[in-house]
Amino acid sequence: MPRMSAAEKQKSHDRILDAAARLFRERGIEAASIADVMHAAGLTHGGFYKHFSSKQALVAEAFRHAAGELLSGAGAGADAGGAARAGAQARFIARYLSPDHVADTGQGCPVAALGADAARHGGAVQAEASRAVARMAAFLAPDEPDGEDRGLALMALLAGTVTLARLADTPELAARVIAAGRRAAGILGKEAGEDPVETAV
Amino acid sequence: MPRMSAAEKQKSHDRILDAAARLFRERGIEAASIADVMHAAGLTHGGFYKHFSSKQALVAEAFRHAAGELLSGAGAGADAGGAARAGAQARFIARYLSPDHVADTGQGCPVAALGADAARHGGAVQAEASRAVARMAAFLAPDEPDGEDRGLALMALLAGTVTLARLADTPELAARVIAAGRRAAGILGKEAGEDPVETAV
DNA sequence: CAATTTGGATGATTATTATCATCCTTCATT
DNA sequence: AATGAAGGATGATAATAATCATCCAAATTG
Repeated sequence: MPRMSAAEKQKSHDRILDAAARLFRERGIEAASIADVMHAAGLTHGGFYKHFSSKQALVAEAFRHAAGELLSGAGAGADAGGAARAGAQARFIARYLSPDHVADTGQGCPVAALGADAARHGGAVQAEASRAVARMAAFLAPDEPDGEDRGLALMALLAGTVTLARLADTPELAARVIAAGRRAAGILGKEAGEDPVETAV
Repeated sequence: MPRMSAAEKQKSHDRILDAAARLFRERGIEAASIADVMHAAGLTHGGFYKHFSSKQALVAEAFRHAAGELLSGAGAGADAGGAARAGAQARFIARYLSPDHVADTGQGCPVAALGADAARHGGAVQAEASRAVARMAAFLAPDEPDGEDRGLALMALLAGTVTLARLADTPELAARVIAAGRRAAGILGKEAGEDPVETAV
């Protein structure tokens, strides 16, 4: 229909990105088509290439978008040190290892939802995924000598726990997976000097 | 061409299953077509439905097949108790968290390669994945009161670590992820009374 | 206000897909 | 040897995919 202002175009762009980030996480990269994404954004498929050069480019941007939202959402106090930082980390972990996060794949962590897929896609998609992991691990890292590695292990535990919980056949198994993941995160945190999950409650 | 004996048909069936288990892990479920699988098994696409009722059925069986191979491969001493069991667990963990496993997606753990996909597919695929997780967690569980939950958390850490390592953009990051995962597995094991990774070396 | 630009829609194209119908060939059985 | 059963090949079908060419209408620019 219309030619829209630059601000309107940006709005369309953001709607496409939001829809893509949600659909890719919900259905997987291959199972969500460009037409699906555009329809979810309230547009038709043909205009897509006015916004993105290819589906791969969209996937990469959508991954970055999702990771950014996840980190900014829980990032209050992240830059601080000491107790404020530990509190932000604990809150992040508590929310990550929650039934809500397990149920809401479409709005959840893209690493848990698309990590294995991104590893196969290579190129820009894998690059964005790798960057997201590095940023999340840095956020989770305690103020310690080998804090970065501790953050990586924590990140692996979080993503793995949510993936297994989503896999679970029964709500009981899913709940047990989450509880076990929380306890393990507490142990890993305690070894680092404090217990992120317990102190969050 | 031929009409083959029952044993020959079983051979074809197994070849299809092997090829499927490998291709699905390597490329993902959607990206590996039935024609690809049959071609990799040395057959043409048309005969597929003489062996499996649908692609979903093949995926489910292939997942079970892959999980079975993984567990039987490292299962020597799994049924025993005490030191023999702990040794089998430690060897499993050491092999799981190795660069070889990270590199060889096609022969590796199906939970790490296809877990997120299986959660989305639902039905028989998810059921097989869930059963695989339960079996692997039971194998990893220490002889303790809350050993089962410990096994689940360990399984989550293992799968998450391999996924992140495969995601990693650079070999350096991948190596750091594996090292961090190994250390974390050691910590979780120590809390359970022993250190599975260290005692494996 | 006229001209140009450009988001977005419509529709085509080419490729690939899962699934199935049909046929051929050979093994097992009589 | 003749017959029937069935594994596998060939080819068709129908749906869906990503990508692109073309067109339309409005908004910005002059």
